[in-house]
Amino acid sequence: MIEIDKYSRTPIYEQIVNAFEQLIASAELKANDVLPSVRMLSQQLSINPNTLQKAYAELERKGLCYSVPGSGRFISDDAQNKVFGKKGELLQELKAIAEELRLFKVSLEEVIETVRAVY
Amino acid sequence: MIEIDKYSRTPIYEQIVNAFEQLIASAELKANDVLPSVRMLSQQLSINPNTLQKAYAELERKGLCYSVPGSGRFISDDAQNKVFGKKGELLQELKAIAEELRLFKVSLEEVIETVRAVY
Amino acid sequence: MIEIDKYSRTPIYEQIVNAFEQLIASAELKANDVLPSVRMLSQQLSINPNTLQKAYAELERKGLCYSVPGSGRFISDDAQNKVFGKKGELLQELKAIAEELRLFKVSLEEVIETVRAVY
Amino acid sequence: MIEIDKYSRTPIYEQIVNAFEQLIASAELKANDVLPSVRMLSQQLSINPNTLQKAYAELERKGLCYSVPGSGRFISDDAQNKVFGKKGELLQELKAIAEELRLFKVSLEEVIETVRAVY
DNA sequence: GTGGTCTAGACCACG
DNA sequence: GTGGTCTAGACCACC
Repeated sequence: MIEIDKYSRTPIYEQIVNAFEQLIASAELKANDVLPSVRMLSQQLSINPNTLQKAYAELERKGLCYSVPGSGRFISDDAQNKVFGKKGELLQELKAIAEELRLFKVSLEEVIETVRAVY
Repeated sequence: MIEIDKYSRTPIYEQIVNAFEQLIASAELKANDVLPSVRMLSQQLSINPNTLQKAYAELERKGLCYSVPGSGRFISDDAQNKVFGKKGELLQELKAIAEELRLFKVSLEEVIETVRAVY
Repeated sequence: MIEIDKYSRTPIYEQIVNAFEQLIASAELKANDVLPSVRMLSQQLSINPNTLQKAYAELERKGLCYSVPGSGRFISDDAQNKVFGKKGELLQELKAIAEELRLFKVSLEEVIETVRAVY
Repeated sequence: MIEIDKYSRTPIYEQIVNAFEQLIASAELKANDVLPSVRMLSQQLSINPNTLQKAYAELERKGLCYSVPGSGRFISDDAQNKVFGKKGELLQELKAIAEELRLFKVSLEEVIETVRAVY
């Protein structure tokens, strides 16, 4: 369900946040779905529970989930709306990369072709 | 000539490496051109000489320049060839972003339009 | 475990790199063994943490170890294979010295005797 | 006659000193032979005259040559004797290399064979 | 003037 | 606790 690269430069907790945002975006996680418990998921991913805790706290801060003490943690009603705010950031990154590619004199055609290949 | 964002997440020394790679790619720096001295450029960018030293060491490691102690630092003969190896990495990044955008259900048209705007 | 000569012409960080390469070569350090932390070892050798950091970065660059930020630094799986590539370099140096000795009209017997004394 | 590697880690002036020591050792330069003038040789090697000056000063300091103002610079009578003092240093280096090779588990036979190939 | 190395000490993010 | 980065300032050898 979620894959972690321990050796990546992007922090583990951020990888987790990204993963959940994608799951929400692709509607694999819907409003009021329950998230895996910290203990279970941290064990399953063999990461430090503190790290997962931090990821969940971040998701909460972003309003993508809420916790019900003694019961669990659930996806917010408006999670999917909020997560699409990330679209802008991604497009921003896309522009940055495209800008660099232009400086490296890569043709527009080649760039578009590369993008099209993914879709 | 070079602009540094002190608060960026990417380390200063890496920003500098990228900047020089671009200057080489765009042929603003050619083989055997002399690079600005450590002291001068570090002062001009108001960063620590050590930080710049680290950036220059990295460029050297990549074979993009060579240093002649007591004399200066110069662009390698084959710097431009080497730097174009970076094109592949950038296209790789592009694919990763495009992949994410697809997961966020951004239409292919919108992505291409964004790219085209940069060129 | 490691000995540093502060006054040697070869930089401290390079002495450290060499020391670790030998420890790997002699299998005193094996794959996935943890390296001493920057703080601890720098204190023990009474050198600056930055200097040790530089040595460790070099080992990493050579693919002899990898770091997991917040966790530690570990010997690579294929470290021992890589380090044996150094054998060739050493034999190269040996030839250079022998060549010089020949120019100085040192007899082959004396050279061989000197070598044999070390083994 | 003399070859310089501008990019070597050993300083240029030291390369020159070494070169002359070898020429003396191999008797290509004998007592009272004249050395090339600073201006001529520095031009021929396309190095800075100051650098050559420093090399000559070093040779003089070692008693391998003497200068006669207005006339030139000449090899000392006992230059060849003195230069053979370097034999000890070279044997020292040889031992250091052999020691390292032993740590890298290179067999004595292979080491001796490598040495023999040079002679 | 140049590059190379080192020390001392600080701050940050991560686990 | 860990590694990563940065600053400030020093010293050296070399050209």
